[in-house]
Amino acid sequence: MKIYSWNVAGIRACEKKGLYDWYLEELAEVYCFQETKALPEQLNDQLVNPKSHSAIYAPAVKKGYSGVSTWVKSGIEHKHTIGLGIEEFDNEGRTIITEFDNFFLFNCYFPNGQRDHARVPYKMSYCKAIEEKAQELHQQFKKDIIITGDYNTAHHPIDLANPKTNTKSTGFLPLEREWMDHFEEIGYVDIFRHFTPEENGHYTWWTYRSNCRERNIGWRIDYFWTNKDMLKNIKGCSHHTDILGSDHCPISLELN
DNA sequence: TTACCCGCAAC
DNA sequence: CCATAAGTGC
DNA sequence: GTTGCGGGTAATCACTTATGG
Repeated sequence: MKIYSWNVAGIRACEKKGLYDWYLEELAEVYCFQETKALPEQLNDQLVNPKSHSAIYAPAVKKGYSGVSTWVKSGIEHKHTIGLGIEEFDNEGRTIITEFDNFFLFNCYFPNGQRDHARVPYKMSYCKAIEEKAQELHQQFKKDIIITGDYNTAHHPIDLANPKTNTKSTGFLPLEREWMDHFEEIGYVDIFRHFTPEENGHYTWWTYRSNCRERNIGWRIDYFWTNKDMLKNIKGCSHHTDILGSDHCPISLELN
């Protein structure tokens, strides 16, 4: 089973740049998209009813802003929950939780802290809410947990090209990084880093400015995290840096 | 966000 | 219909 | 001298909605 996650930075624009063709080539079991920036009624039919999948959308109340969508291949038993049951987060279309036979899949768009750090507290409370929901579902249903999406945080200096000049930028603030430390301490694993330890230059986002993607000046802010016990079922995790269409690249997780 | 320039300290 | 401005991203 | 770091400023790309004519 293969799961993709991709921050598309506007699913309509990304469609024009080949998202649906890429989907048809892959036809993986699951796709998690973030920053769809659209209401379902604004979309072409193929994005609402993709050929081989059922798609669910969690748009933000505010038009053209945020939003996530999860696509599951026809025939795979599953059940969706939109949002966390917390209004301030659900208003912004940040979360879809999908339950499968053996695990829960969280598709998350973690908030941006904003340049002036105004939304850092909001971001931190979203982190906490996701963490609590994951623990709750894990303990209640005894199923594994996969949390993917755009975390908007680089964990360690090797996770971004310019760690020194960004210690005061949201995405690499001590507070944001500490939450990831904590998340690790309570038993969750950053899957890409697990398979590719201590190797720098692996990013999932590059600013459009200054040809940063070509020069690989980027950040690793999109992840798959799972509970530790799930590791034995995981074959690998990849970054698909050759897939264009957004300022993020798709990432994938392969399960047994 | 990165790129660039400036001043200052360290060697 | 096209051009432009403004908000957001980070 | 030159190297390196910190601080400050300048210039930057794209998606979306709304507005104007």
